[in-house]
Amino acid sequence: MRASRTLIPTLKETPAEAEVASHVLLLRAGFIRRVAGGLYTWLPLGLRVMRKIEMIVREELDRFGAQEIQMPVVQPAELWRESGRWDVMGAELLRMRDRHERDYAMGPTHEEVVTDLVRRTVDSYKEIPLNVYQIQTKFRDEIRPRFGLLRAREFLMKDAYSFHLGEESLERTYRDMYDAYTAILTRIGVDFRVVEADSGTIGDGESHEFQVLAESGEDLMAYCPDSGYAANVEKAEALAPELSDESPNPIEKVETPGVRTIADVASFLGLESARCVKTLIVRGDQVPFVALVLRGDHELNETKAGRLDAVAAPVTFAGDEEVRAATGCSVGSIGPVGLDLPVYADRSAAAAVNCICGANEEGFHLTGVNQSRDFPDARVVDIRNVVEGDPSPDGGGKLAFARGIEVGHIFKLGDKYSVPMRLALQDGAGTEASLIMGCYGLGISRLVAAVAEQCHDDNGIIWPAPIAPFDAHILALDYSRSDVAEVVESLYEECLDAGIDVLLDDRDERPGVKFAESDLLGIPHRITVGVRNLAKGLVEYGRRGESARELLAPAEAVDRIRSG
RNA sequence: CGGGGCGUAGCGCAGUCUGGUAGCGCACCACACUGGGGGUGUGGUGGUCGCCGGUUCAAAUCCGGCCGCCCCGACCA
Repeated sequence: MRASRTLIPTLKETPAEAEVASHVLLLRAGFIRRVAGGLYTWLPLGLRVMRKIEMIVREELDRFGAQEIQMPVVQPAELWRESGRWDVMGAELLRMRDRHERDYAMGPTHEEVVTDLVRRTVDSYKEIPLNVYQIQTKFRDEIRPRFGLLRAREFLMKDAYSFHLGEESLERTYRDMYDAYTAILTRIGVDFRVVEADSGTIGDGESHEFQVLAESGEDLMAYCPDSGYAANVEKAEALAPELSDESPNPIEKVETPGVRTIADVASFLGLESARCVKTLIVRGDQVPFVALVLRGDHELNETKAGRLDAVAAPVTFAGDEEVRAATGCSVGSIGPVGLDLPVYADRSAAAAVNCICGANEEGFHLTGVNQSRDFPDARVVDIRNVVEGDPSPDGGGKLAFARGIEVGHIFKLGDKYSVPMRLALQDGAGTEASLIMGCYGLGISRLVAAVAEQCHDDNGIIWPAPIAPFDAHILALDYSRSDVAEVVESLYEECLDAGIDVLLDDRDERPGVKFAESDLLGIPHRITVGVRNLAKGLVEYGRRGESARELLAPAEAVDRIRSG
């Protein structure tokens, strides 16, 4: 392609709308433009990157026996009513109505459509297992789209669905997809980590996330360098601490005027926050409110708490007035001792010896509190976030943290869709059974941004070669001179003949502009042709992200690019 | 939806407090110089100051309403 005739609207300055590196750079390099919140137009270079990722995804999935299909973006409401999600899904599901007043949804995912497909087309267990996928635009009306492509409302996703009779078959395909995702991300050349995950509202079986490592990532992962354990912090189990041999003191009520927060209590009594216990009031599932007890230095894990039967999911905190009505005092003075609510104590809070908590009386706290003696009815559960240095749940060592961007997520769905949508087949013995399913998502457009987020420097993006918009960038520094133009044109032709994707900067711009923009675009190989070196019959070769430059004869350029 | 910030030329911003001729840098157009890291000079083009309404002799500026964007929280590929 010729830069002079390609739409590459680069920006010298950082647009005010962008905050994170990938968003800034993709905008500045002219890969994307925003249309409205969470909606983007893909310009030629951005689209090339996305297409290259798609091709890698197709090759790897096809290798593992998945078959590409294409389902509609617009889906009839009946299917969603059948699965029950028409009512369960909130505003995230964009709904619309056609001229006949029929309801539709803009597809945020395709479990319903694909389940309907399989129930209508597959009539024998002999056609199972089946694994189909599509690469398609999805729409989710996100509460807050942000970070450019990283959380867009409309995005390109590869979604695959597998169908099985029997856990063993599902397990095999699940492992295949795990391997396929690993192969895809490895080929792309991005640093990633696979972590155990909570399956959220989508399924209730095993689940793994594929996280691209990036400081700006929204996800926190806990991993153990010794044992290889890795999980999203949402999921990572916090083990019960070792029992202390400290002997319990008698409980005592102390006056704590105006002391409300954990930090206040700790400093007022001259103790660490780990000695304090906090009590959070959340909505219950059967009863109006439930109390959750955590150590003062720990954070509530809302995913874990939401999974408790007694707690209404998603976790919702009681308001100040509700707390007063339920406990008789304000938020800052509640404690688990003598509290007339179901109490769930985190393992660490339950193991804490002689701790401090609110006395359920304005302006008073209790000291010397011990769960087994003082609030023995509490159920002891794991509801906190792990922290760095916690023991790894597999017993292997200590947990460390890393941040990541979730680009892929694979789930075992079980019969969550096949039962309500009545997808069943007779097995070889003539017994009818519901099929079980797996589903496997990979955010293609998010991957573009995740790679940019991980692979860049101050000057621009540094694309890994397999997904770069072009393999090579030829900079013609003095294109108006016929001797330069001649060499450049024949180099360009040679590259094309050799199957090298090449962008030729044939514009009448100053060298500084060409170099700066070339860095911004991040194409791996660069050939610079200018009068100075050409007088000696040489051109310059360099790689994006490396400072080394080599001089070589134009005839050697194609080989140099090929050899990397 | 709750909290915070912002909306002035294509982009980045000043001007708003204290009402009175709409500005700067970049980009763009023309010319000249320059030609290996976003160069210099001269001359130009480009604005319903987010929208609607109000106050006022006079509104980018004050008041009210609405819309949009960004950041922090809940959601997720």
